[in-house]
Amino acid sequence: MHYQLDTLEHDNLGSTVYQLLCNDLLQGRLQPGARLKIRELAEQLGTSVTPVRDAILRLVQEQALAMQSPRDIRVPYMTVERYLEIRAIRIRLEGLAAETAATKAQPADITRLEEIVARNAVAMTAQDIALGCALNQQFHFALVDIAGLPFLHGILYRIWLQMGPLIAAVYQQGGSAMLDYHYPVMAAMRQGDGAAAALAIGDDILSGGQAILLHLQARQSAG
Amino acid sequence: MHYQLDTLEHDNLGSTVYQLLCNDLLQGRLQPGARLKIRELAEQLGTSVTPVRDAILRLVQEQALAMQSPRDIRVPYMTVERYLEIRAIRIRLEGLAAETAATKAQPADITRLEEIVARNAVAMTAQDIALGCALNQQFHFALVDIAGLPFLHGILYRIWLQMGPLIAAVYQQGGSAMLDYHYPVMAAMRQGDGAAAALAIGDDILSGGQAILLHLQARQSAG
DNA sequence: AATCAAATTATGATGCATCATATTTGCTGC
DNA sequence: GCAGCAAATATGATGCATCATAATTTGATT
Repeated sequence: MHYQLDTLEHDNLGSTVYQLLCNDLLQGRLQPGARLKIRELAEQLGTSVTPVRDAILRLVQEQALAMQSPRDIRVPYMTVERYLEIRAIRIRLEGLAAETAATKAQPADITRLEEIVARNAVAMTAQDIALGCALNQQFHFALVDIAGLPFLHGILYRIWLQMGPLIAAVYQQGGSAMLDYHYPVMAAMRQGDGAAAALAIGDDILSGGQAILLHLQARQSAG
Repeated sequence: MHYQLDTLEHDNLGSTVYQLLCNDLLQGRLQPGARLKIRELAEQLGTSVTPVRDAILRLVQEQALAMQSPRDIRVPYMTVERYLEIRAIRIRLEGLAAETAATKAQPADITRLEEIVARNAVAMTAQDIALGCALNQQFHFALVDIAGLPFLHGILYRIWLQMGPLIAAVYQQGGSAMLDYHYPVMAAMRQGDGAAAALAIGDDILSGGQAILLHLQARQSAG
């Protein structure tokens, strides 16, 4: 894994490292069980340990990373119980986002969503799983942005941070029913039907995530 | 404000300082607009700046504190827009908690809730606003715990962290309709009626929080 | 060759020195 | 007396030395 800090510019180094690690989690470059070492990362990034420690502590706090023992920082494994809880929360929160977005969407917003869906369809036929995952995520967060709920965006971002390693791990094994459930959402959005949009995004989370749940249950019963 | 670290024991100093600052926010000892200085806090606590910096960065990240300029860390003011967004999120999430809690509550759980409500009634008649706020918070989080949703607990804790300074500021001016709306929640809990519990907690958040919204609107129009 | 203990190494925690810069203070000259 | 610039101060950011301890290696003993 290679990094380069020069291009990105943020308020402070710690935030930059934080963003880098977030992207690694969301895009599956950090797999569940992977261990992170502060000094090692600092050397790779060409900084001191301080900003790296800042970033890692922030991720540990929001449980995107876990300190198994005081000296052992790892990407945590998802449990079935945790996934079910996260799923219930997502249905409520992303339902709120979809409902609000449907009632506030401008034509330009609809167009933007359609573009994401269209590009996702292309990625699926091209078997580009990584791009498909990224566009799936873009779709969900576009709804939050159209709804104009920045605080909700932050909450959901932290939730997705925990699902990132899992989703990447599952979908690299094949599943691709990620896109189908977005079409009913689009239909509801075009009609400005908030209740229908909320139901559709709930169905996406439940049905589209079925593969994830099966994967977790298989792993947990196997050990 | 005086602190003492000796009694509490955590995994590391940064977490201890974090918890102290959280309590200060939740109990209104840190008012909106208050400025925090790393060195000053470190001296008060008898530690170096490192753990204090850790704690403050964590709070800044979750927006319980805000860095207005690179050298200026303050307790942020709530805006009306932000409060309305948080309120909508709370109705969804605390509704989920109440619904789940109502279907899972054991007799001992009901008793525990009744005790909190009873002590809150005593605090109200005694005009003890601080205790009333604390018990109000305990009631809401007891629902989450009874529901057995630890991940949701973390999300809601961070949300309450942002409301803490505001609630304390409003209720110190008098309002005390904080408790009335808990009785319908209790009624639904006793009947194991999840849907009714969710509606009742939503009503508590909307109606019980009316004073907060009025306070914010008055401040925002005044400047 | 196996085992256990001592030494070494690895690693996060903590403290602190220094830097860069924003703010405040104070002096100089008009 | 006031405008404006300079020095001093304050403060978060960064780097790094050191500490405590857990993991690993090594080596002596049986």
